[in-house]
Amino acid sequence: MSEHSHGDANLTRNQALVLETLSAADGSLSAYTILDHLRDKGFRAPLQVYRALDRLVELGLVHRLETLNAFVVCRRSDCEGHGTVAFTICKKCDNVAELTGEEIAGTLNSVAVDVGFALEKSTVELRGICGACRAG
Amino acid sequence: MSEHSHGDANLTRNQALVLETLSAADGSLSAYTILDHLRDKGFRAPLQVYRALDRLVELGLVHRLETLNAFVVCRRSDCEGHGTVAFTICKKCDNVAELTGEEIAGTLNSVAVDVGFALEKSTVELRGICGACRAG
DNA sequence: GTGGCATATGTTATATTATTACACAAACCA
DNA sequence: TGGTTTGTGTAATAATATAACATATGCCAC
Repeated sequence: MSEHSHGDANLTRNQALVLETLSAADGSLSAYTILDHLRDKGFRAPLQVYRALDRLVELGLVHRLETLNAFVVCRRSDCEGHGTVAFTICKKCDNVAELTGEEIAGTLNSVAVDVGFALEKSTVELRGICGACRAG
Repeated sequence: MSEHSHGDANLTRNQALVLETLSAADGSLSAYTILDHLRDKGFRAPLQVYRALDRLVELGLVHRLETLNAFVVCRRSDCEGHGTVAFTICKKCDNVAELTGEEIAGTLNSVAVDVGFALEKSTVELRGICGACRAG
């Protein structure tokens, strides 16, 4: 059985290591940062990280942040299989949060339909200051 | 006076050359592709392109596509000063279109407010198949 | 089991994208 | 004139990502 809520039971060793590294991290990590974290576990080449990340992203356990060229673990309980996701990325503390409402997905879909575009994948990343940083 | 609708009168030579290259292009171009196009105009180093692009993006004449690490010229008439922009990017023909409605910006703003996030910049890029490719 | 296949891995090399650092030149203006 | 800002040119390097190839491992049909 898995010790995580994410069902990483079927993950390979490399995939599990990368997922653990991302889970332990505060915010997002670049592939090369992950590589550095895993050198003492035997990782030697970027490809080991990228291959694991590819699979984890495919499974929905990890998301790629295009504006940062970095990766975050999915913090949602039902992370497998959810479709459109938006992220907030704090400029001050680097915190990354997932926005889950249907509003964004709905709006994007409706706008896409309006222009005759067959939408397959949305990338939505919002830069700004998070609530905690604004308050603190 | 400018020969373009974009008011590139105040652009430097390098900026104008980069903008012309992007304007002449079908879809988006990477910085290094632009560099190759401009070698016979004297361009020798990536930095010449990146510096021009930085300024053009700042002016709103060019947009950066995060999912492609590439750049497109802004096709809107009022391209200077418009805020949130969303793009559709066709997987088949690589066509890039700007979505201009207020709906997306409105939704993103309202969702950000809901979670206490001070939104500064939105990145919205939609991958799929454009109308022309679906029809053809 | 054995052979074949799909999947995962390890490793080297390389491609692609972006920035740092430093020297020089032109425009502007006090 | 001198100083400042802005742009430029160039070389070097950093950061991100993939290609190519060899080997291993698990699975399943036979």
